[in-house]
Amino acid sequence: MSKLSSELDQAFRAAALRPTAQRYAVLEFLAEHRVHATAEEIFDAVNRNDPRASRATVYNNLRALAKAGLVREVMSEGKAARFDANLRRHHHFICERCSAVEDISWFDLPPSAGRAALGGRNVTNYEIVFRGSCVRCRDSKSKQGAKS
Amino acid sequence: MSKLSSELDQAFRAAALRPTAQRYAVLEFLAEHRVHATAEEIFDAVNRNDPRASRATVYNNLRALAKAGLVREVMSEGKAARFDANLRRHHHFICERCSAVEDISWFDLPPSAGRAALGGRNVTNYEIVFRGSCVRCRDSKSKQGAKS
DNA sequence: TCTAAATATAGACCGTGTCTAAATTGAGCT
DNA sequence: AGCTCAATTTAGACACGGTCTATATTTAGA
Ligand SMILES: [Mn+2]
Ligand SMILES: [Mn+2]
Ligand SMILES: [Zn+2]
Ligand SMILES: [Zn+2]
Repeated sequence: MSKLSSELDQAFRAAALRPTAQRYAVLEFLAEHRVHATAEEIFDAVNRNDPRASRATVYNNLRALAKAGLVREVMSEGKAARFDANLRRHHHFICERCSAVEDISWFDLPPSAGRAALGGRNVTNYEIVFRGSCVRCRDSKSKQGAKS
Repeated sequence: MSKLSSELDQAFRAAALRPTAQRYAVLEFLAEHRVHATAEEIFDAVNRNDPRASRATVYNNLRALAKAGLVREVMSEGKAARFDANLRRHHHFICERCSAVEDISWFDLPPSAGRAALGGRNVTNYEIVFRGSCVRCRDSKSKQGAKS
């Protein structure tokens, strides 16, 4: 029993979610590939190995996992939602050339920042979204962004 | 000739976009209603008065205006894209109860912030997305968020 | 006024995501 | 192991946001 698999099992138990093979495969993919995958990418990946999962099941599980807090839906540029199994608080970087979404480890805003600008709003959370060129794209001249 | 209309005309001329009635109506709506409207909301608003514009035209113009830099597509929660005619650099606040998207006037991150966390990435821009309750929702007890 | 390029339009089409209804599976019980 | 029932899976229909195509109209400019 691998470390990951026992961690996932425990997460399922804590969330009162049955550890089905399909659900396991979805969460495992997100845990192992921290690239903020879309539902379609997860669907493809899961169906490359066994067990297979239908499109509906991938969506169902992403919703269930999100509700249970084991996965987050992250804001993204395109129309397709992206999912994140990194539960630690963090910022994001979006590469404008290859569209990669990368994690930026957390740091707080200085406590005074934006105090006036925020007016009477009750802020419970925030995130910084950085944009620019990722390391691979920065080093390549191509117009298309570095390839995978 | 109103101040707004001459400003818009000038913007069109500078962007080498023909000032058609439909295009004018789309940009005018965004300039006057700074609520980060969706394409559908703009379509509805424009078709309440003259001139009318087809759905395709609204989308075409939003793309053209975005390419010309007269409008920005802003990240949003739902599946529908939201557009912003506020060209000044600013942050955003998203109300988690009523889904309103509000502008937060710009302030810089302290220059040292996140230096290490950003690694070798070439950051050309950033934005802070705050979440919580807007002023209207903060004051109301309702589960649904304050009404429009 | 004449012409060429830009724009507008209706409707087909596509990708992303949700829903429905029926089949399967899993957990608790005996 | 069998029984039972709720959770889950599944295929396919459906809904929505958005794009594309083909054609008609408008605009800028000569
Ligand atoms: Mn992330
Ligand atoms: Mn804005
Ligand atoms: Zn990149
Ligand atoms: Zn609100």
